Amino acid sequence: MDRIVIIDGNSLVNRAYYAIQRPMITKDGMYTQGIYGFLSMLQKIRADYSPTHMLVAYDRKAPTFRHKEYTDYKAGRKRMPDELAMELPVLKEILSAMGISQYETDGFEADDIIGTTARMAEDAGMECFVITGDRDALQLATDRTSVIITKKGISEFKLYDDAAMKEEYGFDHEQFIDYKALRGDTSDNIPGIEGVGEKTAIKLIQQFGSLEGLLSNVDKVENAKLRQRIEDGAQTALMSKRLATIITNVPVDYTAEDLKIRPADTDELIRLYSRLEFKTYLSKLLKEIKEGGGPSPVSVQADVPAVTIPEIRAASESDLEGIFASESLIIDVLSDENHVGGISFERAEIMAENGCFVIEPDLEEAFIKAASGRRIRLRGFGLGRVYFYLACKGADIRGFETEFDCALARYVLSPSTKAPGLAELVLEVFHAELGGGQEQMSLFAQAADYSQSAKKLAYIDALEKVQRKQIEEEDLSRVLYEIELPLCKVLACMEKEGFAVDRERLISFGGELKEQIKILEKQILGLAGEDFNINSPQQLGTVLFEKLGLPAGKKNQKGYSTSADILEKLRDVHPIIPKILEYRMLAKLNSTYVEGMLPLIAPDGKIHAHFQQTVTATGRISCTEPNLQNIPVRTELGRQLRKAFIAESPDYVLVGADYSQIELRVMAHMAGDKELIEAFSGGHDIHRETASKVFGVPLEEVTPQLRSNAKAVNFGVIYGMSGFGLAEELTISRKQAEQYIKDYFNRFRGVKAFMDKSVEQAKRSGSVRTLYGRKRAIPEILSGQYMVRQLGERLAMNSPIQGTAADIIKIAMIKVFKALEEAYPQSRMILQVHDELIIQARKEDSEGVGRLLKECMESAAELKVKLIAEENTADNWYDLK
DNA sequence: GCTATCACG
DNA sequence: ACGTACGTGATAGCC
Repeated sequence: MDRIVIIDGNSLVNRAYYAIQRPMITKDGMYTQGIYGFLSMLQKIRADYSPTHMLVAYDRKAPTFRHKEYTDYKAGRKRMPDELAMELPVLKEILSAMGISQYETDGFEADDIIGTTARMAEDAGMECFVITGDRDALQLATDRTSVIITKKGISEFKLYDDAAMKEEYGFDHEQFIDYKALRGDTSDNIPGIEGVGEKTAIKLIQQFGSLEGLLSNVDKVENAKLRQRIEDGAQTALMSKRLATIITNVPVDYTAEDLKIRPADTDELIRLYSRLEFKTYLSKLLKEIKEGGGPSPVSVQADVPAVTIPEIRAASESDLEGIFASESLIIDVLSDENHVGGISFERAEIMAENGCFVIEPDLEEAFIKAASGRRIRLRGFGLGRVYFYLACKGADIRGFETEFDCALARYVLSPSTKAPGLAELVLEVFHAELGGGQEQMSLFAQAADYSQSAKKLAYIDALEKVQRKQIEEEDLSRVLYEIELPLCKVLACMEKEGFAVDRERLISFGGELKEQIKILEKQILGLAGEDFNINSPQQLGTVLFEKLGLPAGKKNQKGYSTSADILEKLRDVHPIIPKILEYRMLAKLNSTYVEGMLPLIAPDGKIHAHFQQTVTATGRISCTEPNLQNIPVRTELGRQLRKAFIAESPDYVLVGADYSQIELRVMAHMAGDKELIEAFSGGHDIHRETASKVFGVPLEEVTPQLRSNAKAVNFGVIYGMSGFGLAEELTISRKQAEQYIKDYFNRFRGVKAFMDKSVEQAKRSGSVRTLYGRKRAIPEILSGQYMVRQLGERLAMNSPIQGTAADIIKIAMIKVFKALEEAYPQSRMILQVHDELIIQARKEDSEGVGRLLKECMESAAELKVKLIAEENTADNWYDLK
């Protein structure tokens, strides 16, 4: 049987737009989240119902007969935001290219078109599905038409047929109109009868069957007050009914059969998906075309070079010399990354001056030997993994440097979008399928077929050409060539080196925690008077705020918030609160830092965390499996964990240094603020200096309280603070907080000007930059939504500062790495924590290494304020303070 | 897979 | 009238 899906276009695109939280925007500033969400929903709908026919209906701006009957119809309804309105024409183009019919007409709403079409389809013998976010459409449900209402996000729907209507409301679809006429609808501004809400309306309909039935038997309503209201509101209710009734005989110019889905115009779809940067849809489409054996699509981008696939063969031992005699080569190593001691080698793929080769496992040893000790420049995608592999296998890679890395280039070009894999990047740049990946091939065929490897190498080569130009055009050369490319080997070596851990110490610490957790759990359950899971915020919320009746603070989607800042305010209200806070702390320490860490200790007794170079929007590096950048330090108990992080043997010590107030110093420099530069020049406590200047008291009279407030203000400035945020942080009134900010900016005029300039720059160019030119796009700043726009302003203020500090420590790392290699080859950098570097040094090197570290960090940048790094030596991380 | 919470700079 | 500090990653609970 033919099946038709009829969609309320406006309703669904609205849902889609709001369901996708983060703004989606293309490089040229086109908003796309509405279209993207709509297509996701459409995809699911098509998969679920396999329609043969389809129609998308839209509202028009022109007033309908409903407005003529009732001028306030839909008054007060929020207008579609501009960003979404500009997406609609493009969505229509896509649907049209998909062969899906669309209709809109003056004087009627999408609902009326839908109702009309649904009846036409029923008459034509089709099975009918109506998709919308608007419950009004429920009146269209029949035994042949189901109404599907969007529920949450972009993938949850609920289907209503006759039975489901009965179950939820206790009456059928026709009575739904009467129900709405009684209770009204605030979103459409339909009045209904005053004082009649959902519950009463349902009861009345169930009792009297219809609005007319109710009006003619109104004397049977027992509640006198209600009866009076019904009598008074009879006319309004009848009008409401007319407004709420969907028209099913709109004059349309098509038949149900005309709505058959037509073959898609794939070339047009490719063009549209590319323009919108919809990579997954593009990839899926290309795959479908290929599988369907259809004609291969026309090339959609003329300005990318043609990619020719080179000859390739298995390398023999005699090829290796020629390969590594090259000045530069493209390389990838395919391996399973297990632990440092044992990486399984699958094969290496190389484009060298003497040709393209695949290195098979039997040549692995010869390959490493040939590579070791060379002076050579590497090009590739994700070379960090290649360095890591070679370093783990003991190759001497001191003479290796990174000539180009497509993954890093992509990151620098677009740091706030998710890092693509090679295939995704090829799709993004060339609109071509790299293939390979999951395709199943017999082992034999795979071993003999190197065409995939050749294709990969060719595309890496071609990508480099395109990206070099893009980097040049975007003025990102300095960040890529002087910072990210040299850094990638440094990070790989840090990962290979690892951080030694005292496993026994960690285990015994965990034992103590578990003991204490058990005691606390008993006490908490006792105080609560019932058994529940303390780890479940939901259950905890119920116990605290319902059972014990404590005053609830903020709410979240699921009910009450039980976060630490809320509980902290209740600390003295009930003895259970401090116990819960302590329980939470211990549970966190044990589960994340003890139980979570233990399985990550490698056979060499060290933790080899991964340093991610293409994750953060600001230019910082991130750290995973485990995250060594968030090991506790603020509470004494948590800090104890650091005693388990040690030098690998008594021959070694840890040497660490951290920048003092690097972000504030960077801000002073970038803003060129005289007062702030002066405040730093004395070399005294900056928060104290700030307090003195902002609160107008002499330095000696700054109390700890004033200093602490000034500290919060200093942080606030860096974050692009709001009065609310500062008030929350300091638990003071918003008015007070706003006064602080005013006082601050009054004193530090240069900072104020800098912040204004950053916001201005973001608005004008759509992006901001660090001192070294690292760029971050801020599409949020143009949003029509106030909240999002505010976020954009804060990002514009914060990113240049956080990003410049990130640039500086990266430069320092490159210097430290080189200097250690030359002067103290047995001492190696093992960790970076944003403003802090840790080296494991030979004991006899420790003094020299300390001086070297401090010197490299302080000389990494010449700013208008001096950079200060404070250096320490100890044999565990705890004592490195 | 999403949400809440909490660890760090 | 709205509802906020910037950047990350890991775990547990819940669907």
